[in-house]
Amino acid sequence: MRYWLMKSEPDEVSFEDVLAAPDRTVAWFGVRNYQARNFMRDAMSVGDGILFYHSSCAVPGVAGIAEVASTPYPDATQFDRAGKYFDPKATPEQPRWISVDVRAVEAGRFLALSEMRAIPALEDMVLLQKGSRLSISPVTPGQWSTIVSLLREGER
DNA sequence: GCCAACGTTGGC
DNA sequence: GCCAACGTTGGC
Repeated sequence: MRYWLMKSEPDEVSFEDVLAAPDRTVAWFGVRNYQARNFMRDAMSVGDGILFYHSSCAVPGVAGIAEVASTPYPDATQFDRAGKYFDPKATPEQPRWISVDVRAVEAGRFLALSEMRAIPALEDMVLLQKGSRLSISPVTPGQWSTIVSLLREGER
């Protein structure tokens, strides 16, 4: 059992969108970074914990808790010529990019990035390192429990 | 919109 | 294999 932070732009897929999806589950598509892909391919297991993070928005931060709900499979968007995630070098025989399914588990309150930066127990988070842009990053068990506790205090 | 930081591409 | 140029990310 491992823990992850996964960034999504809420204009594209918000945590609320996942909560509203059938079985509270969506495909995590559009990862086009090898390091992030390799985490999905090599290190994730079904049931791993996910901090669902909203990025590139007015107030970035952790919007909820989710879990890995599938093993990896080819990301369909790499084959869609008309889509922005199309990759001309990918073929169904030799896919480059993968998805996993993500299931929303619980919302809790919103934990803003600005608040996370002020918490000493979180200062080593990959997310908070200078220049860190990884869309999927590992979270330690200590960081996970700190954040889950904060999400559960003062439910929205 | 700005811009720092980082990743990728491609010429050599 | 180097590295300059370019593109992207993402907070502010």
